[in-house]
Amino acid sequence: MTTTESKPTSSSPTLFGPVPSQPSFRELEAGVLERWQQEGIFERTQERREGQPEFVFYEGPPTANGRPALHHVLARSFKDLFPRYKVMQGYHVTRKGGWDTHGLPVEISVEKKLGLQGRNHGASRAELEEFNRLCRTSVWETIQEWNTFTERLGYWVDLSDPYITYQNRYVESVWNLLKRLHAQGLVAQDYKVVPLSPRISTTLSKAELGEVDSYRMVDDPSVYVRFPVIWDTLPERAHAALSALGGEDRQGLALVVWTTTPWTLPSNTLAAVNADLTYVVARGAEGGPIIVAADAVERLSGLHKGAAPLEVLASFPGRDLEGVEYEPPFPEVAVELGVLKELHERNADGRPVMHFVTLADFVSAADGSGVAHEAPAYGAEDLELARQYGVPLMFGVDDRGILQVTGERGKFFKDADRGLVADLKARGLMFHAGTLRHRYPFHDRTGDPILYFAKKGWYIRTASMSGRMLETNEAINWVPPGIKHGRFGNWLEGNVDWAISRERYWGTPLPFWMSEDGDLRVVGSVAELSELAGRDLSELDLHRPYIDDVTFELGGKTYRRVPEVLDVWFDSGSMPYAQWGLLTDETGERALPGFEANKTQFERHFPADFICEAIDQTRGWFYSLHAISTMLYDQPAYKNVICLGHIVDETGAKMSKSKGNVVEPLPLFDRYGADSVRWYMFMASDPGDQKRFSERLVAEAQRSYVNTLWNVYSFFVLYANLDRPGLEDAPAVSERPEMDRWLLARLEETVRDVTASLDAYDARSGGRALERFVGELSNWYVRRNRNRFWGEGGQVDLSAYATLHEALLTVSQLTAPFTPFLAESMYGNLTRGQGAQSVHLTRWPQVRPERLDERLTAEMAAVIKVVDLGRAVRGAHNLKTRQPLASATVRAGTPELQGALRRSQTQIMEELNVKAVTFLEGVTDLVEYSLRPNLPVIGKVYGKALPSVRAALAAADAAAVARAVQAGESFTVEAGGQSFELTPDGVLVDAKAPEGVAAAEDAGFLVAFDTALTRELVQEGLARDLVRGIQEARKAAGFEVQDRIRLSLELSGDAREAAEVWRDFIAGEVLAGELTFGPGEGYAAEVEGGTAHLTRI
RNA sequence: ACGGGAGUAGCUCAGCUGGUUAGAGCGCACGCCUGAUAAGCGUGAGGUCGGCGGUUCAAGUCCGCCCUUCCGUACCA
Repeated sequence: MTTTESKPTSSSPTLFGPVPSQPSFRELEAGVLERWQQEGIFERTQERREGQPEFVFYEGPPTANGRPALHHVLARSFKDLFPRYKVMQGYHVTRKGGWDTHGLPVEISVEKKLGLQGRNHGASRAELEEFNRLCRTSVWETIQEWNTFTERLGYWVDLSDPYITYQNRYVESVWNLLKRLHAQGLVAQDYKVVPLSPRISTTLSKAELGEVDSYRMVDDPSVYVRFPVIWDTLPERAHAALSALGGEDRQGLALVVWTTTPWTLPSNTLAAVNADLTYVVARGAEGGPIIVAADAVERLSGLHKGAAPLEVLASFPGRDLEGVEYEPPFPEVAVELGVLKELHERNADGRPVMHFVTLADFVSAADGSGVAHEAPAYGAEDLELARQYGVPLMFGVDDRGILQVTGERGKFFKDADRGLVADLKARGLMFHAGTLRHRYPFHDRTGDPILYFAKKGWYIRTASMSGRMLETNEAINWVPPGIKHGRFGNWLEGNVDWAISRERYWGTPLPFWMSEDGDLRVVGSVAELSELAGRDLSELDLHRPYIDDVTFELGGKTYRRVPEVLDVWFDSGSMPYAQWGLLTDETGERALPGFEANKTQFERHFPADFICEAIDQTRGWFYSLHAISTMLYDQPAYKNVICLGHIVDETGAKMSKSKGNVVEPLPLFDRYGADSVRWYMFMASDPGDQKRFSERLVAEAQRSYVNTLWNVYSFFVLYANLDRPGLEDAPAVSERPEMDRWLLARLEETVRDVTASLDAYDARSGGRALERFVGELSNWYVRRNRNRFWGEGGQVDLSAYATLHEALLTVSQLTAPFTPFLAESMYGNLTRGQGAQSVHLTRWPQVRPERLDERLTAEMAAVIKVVDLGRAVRGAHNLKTRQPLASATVRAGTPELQGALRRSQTQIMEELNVKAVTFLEGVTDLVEYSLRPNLPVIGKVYGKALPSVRAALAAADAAAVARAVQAGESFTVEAGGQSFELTPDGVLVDAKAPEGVAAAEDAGFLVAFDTALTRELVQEGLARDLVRGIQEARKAAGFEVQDRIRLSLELSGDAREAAEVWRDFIAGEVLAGELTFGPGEGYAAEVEGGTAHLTRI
């Protein structure tokens, strides 16, 4: 393939580079890539638009050490489309690449290499140094693959100067953001419940915890424990609810809580009920009355076999119980652990510190008693609740799973259950003790049960920003729109504080330095740190372990860095700022000295006009970008976002290495071309929907669009190079035939539609408009006008050539953002090097309203309709198109379109191969009519009377109504004594051709054929059969289309006769310079009625 | 389990605010066309619109419940 590279010269024998009918897209794309590279086209698209308005695009950084996969093709196709489009629209687009380089995936891959899985490898400084060194290099192991992939797809992004999250400049900028957040009071240290593998006390990531595999069915205790209510301090509301109880009942009254983890009972700090559930006081055979959910009464009654059912004494909503204090099951623990000075200690405002009833939505009566025991140190929901009520944590079990309190102290948590239950029984606090079979997670490697444990960590107070984030979200255009208030909006609404710290090694170190007494100093730049440390740190690697060496004295206290590193999502969410190395003062208003230019760059590129990633980023990058920008700039970080669905395999299963159904992108590009793969990505489904991928669909994308366009292009070049049309001398558009003006009107509509779609970030609609146009171009314009390109006898149809040339050239521009290689190749050749250096440097076509012609396009649509209908009739009645028929009768739905059909009579005759067309006015006996109500019109008018109208229509004289409708007159129908006057638009007239009549009607159009064959018609049909046979033989013989031949026809019977009658016609059609009858020489082929012999002359 | 998508022909997908006989492409069968030709076009078969119930003159479309599947969050007394 050399079409694009070869520069036509004045001495070139052809005007256009030759275009093979079946190109190798792999070679074509390789050629285009090479030219882009050599001529620096991508760079030129940036230079050329310097000083133009900026269209701001953000590259969401892939994790560098992963491998490029099919979903990256999807995202990168879209990420490429809109910037290309905007550049053609005249915008400047900075397309800075970026890499996400920190975090667990990198650590895990290095751990695997070192065989360190699950071990605490940060133990020594030397180990950590080596580990992080390996992380830093391992990040780039697949970089070459990424670069190849990115280039091959045609994704234009500047990979020469990407932002890299581990670089000092980036890290420092992230520090600066954290300092600003801290200045706003948004950074805090708090507890977070994490899954631990006890004994080794290692926090497990979600990946390590596995999905389902690590859950096992186990038998655990299921115990119902009494928490005696303290009557003296009963809040007013509860007092009122319980007022019905007598003195004796008040004595023994207790909440009954349910738990499957008795080992958490010593750490109990709260009980929880659901405000909206009904609770009751109930009395059983033994012990005092109990408080449980009404819906749990039956279940609890069933626990004690043989005992009388519980008797309900009072009932009230759960919210009445808020604040009720109780005796904890292990009262001495709180004081022993030093959490309370004394049991039932109170805050300054008189409220108890702990051990009271709270309200929580998550409590249900579906299991247990409807009263939940809360040990916030060992459960995420519990912790959240404790936070809400400002209650401190109690750690009865340490992070190695060892019980620290009670008579069971020293035991492993799961082993302590039995003793604790026995203790409670002995003290009369056990309402019931049983077992429950349920799922519980285990750590695969150690085999230990997982311990959920509250560890201290660093937070950003995003929960308090939830409202504001929802407001700034309003300004974002989400594609698909449902995400805005659905997935993303819900996420923002239920937003909790952002846990930004990780007890890991390879990450942005938190810039938090603390003194022994807990004073926090957040450092916002290397310069600041240098000053504090009293030495120049500008050359220091900001990662661990080096950064941990930096300490400083302040006010007589020594400050050391906290050990944690930063959540990688904060890294990537910082890219609008950190990609430019933004450093500012705490307010964000002034750049730090020396960083003014960085701030200018940032301001020019904030917020983004467009970002695009897959849907899982709603909780990832979409969120981190949004949260940080809302907190720091009180506005969204992006204005438009396309949220892509995932790609699954043909059967709907997720693609994964273990299933072996992963599709490699590069071989796909080689087989079908990157353009076809891109086209598939844009067109396969709504971008937000999931795509079931199959290679067949890429092949189909190629056939239906890329190949069709290529065929037309190839057709044009083939004949243009024979005819050498002087395109610049073509007649003005208004002087051209209707057919040409029609095509240009459709082209203009296509420009309009594609532009509108892309402006709305709707790639698919734009693609559809293009596909439709290319289809019409190929299947109507070119097919109808083929002979205008044959330039017989030196006559060149400049109008046809100029029209087709312009259509192809404009399509090359419209398709450029979608299929950049094909577009480039076509454009370069069609302009013969006289146009712009690249199609991607051209200006996007403007709509020329004067060329739009709705009347013309509607009329042509009518002609196409009639031809399609006619062909359908021929098909249905086995009347092959090659056989001429005497006449066709046609009718259009409206008088205007009827006029259009008259004007296009010749076209219709040719397409339908008939000798005459007659035009039918009004209703005809050729078809049978039936009537249907036009429901959208009359439904609203008649409503419940509709069934009667239906009946009336069914009973009416269909032909008579049809006549009225045709004439545009109202008519009356009757049924059951009622009569209805209907307007013509109130009824739909259907027509059906009777058996044996070759006719069809659809949407008001009708086509019927006179099927009687005369001897002449049969002869002509035979002649055309012969022509076709000979044409096929020409091709089989390997002749070129313009070759002239010597032809001998050895025929018998009717065929011989027909050939003699149509001799000149046949000779002309097959370019036979000599035509003889009888035996001959050269290539022989079977044709209708005999044999043809062909020789090239 | 909860939240959000999705479920329409063998496959991939359209079907707007409820309204005409539910459509397209691929695949299949049959046929056509051919100076684009290892292309192109037409016709046909193929559908309980995931299921059940409801609202309505009218439901693929609205409501409720259920099932399947994907994504996310969680694993909770």
